[in-house]
Amino acid sequence: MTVLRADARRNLDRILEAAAEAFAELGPDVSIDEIARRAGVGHGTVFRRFPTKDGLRAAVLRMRLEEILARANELLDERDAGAAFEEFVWVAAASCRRDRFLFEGVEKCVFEEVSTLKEELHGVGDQLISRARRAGAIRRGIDSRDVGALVGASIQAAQHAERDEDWRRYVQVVLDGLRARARVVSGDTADDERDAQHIA
Amino acid sequence: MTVLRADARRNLDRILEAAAEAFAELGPDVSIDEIARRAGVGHGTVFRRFPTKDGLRAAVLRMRLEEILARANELLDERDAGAAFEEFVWVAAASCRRDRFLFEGVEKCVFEEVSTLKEELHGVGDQLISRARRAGAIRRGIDSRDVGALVGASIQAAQHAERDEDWRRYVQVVLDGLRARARVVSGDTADDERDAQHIA
DNA sequence: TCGTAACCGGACGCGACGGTCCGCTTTTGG
DNA sequence: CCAAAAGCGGACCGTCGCGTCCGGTTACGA
Repeated sequence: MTVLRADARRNLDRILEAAAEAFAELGPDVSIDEIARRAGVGHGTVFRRFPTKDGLRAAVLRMRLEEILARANELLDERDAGAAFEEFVWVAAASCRRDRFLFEGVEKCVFEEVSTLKEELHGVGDQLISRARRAGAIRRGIDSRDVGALVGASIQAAQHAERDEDWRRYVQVVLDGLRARARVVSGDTADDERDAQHIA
Repeated sequence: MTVLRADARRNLDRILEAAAEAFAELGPDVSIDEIARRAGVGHGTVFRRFPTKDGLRAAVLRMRLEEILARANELLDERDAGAAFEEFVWVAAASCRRDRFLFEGVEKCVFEEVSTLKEELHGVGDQLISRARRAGAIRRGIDSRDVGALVGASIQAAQHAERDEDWRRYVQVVLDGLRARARVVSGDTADDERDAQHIA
């Protein structure tokens, strides 16, 4: 008995699908009842598959993060380092846009699995950033965490915006800001030091 | 009986103080019980003063927004339009930083009074932006709402950052992005049109 | 000092939510 | 076709937060 019974498998799929949809639409705090309702199952069924709500979050996050990670890895082979970085940002931004909960969810979810994926993604992100910096395409003192935070923030900012396309302008503003030569700001020295470690 | 009884007055002050502190510390969703506990009163007392939680939010928001508004009005007299705008951004950012709930709270609170203040603030903000744009200090296609969203979101993003000073770098990135010459992006034309209305 | 009106705060009601449990149904394999 | 295993889902529990209410208390004016 290694494989799920047919009906169980079907329900599991429906739960994951409904969860992804509900999270994307209502944020990472949707009630399990809502998800169960959308999936057309009792909420007990959801809890049997995912003993805790965080587990369900993790399962959905895992799918999304792996998509982004795959794309990021492809971009490492791109010739133009600056263009690769920009594309990476747009991919991440589009994902955050599609799933409103992605950004908040990653912060909120404490599952080991998700943390690992997050680290992995940051690793690739930092490589893309290092390449772009060496190519002179972006400022110093910025790492993958910063970019993630800024992009996530832009998307969140556009969430309450009246027009649906505002997020593109916001991301563009951030991209332009990242491209700008860094001014001397308090704390910049420390940034550069931390930055150097990433390159090494 | 036009004036509050002495003990009532005292309790009201303590409630407002505790609420501001609790909101700033734990966000706009703190329980009334927590606020009452901090104020050293029963939570029934809080509800008598502010029949709904939103009312309490509004009272605290009002204080904060009026501070920012006053500062913004002063900045309208500043010679250097670009510097005035930057200072405005830093003032708003610092406020959002101090009171974590400020940004989220304004979005969440639906009180008439707060909406009015928000509109007023956007009005002054748009003036500052128009002046700065005419001075060539910032790009086109940006209004006060955009700036508010971007700055507020940056601060929120820096909230989970490991280092406490990251928010300054993030705001700086956004400022640099706003200064950059606008590229041709989809939707930019529409932005300019909307922008023109604000100038008029 | 004393009566009263204002005020206090804890007990209570209510609904939402996460999570558990168990009697009933469906699938599966022989 | 049948029995046992696997799975289902709704009833149920504890908790928490908002908002109400009323019996006791306190400040204020005469």
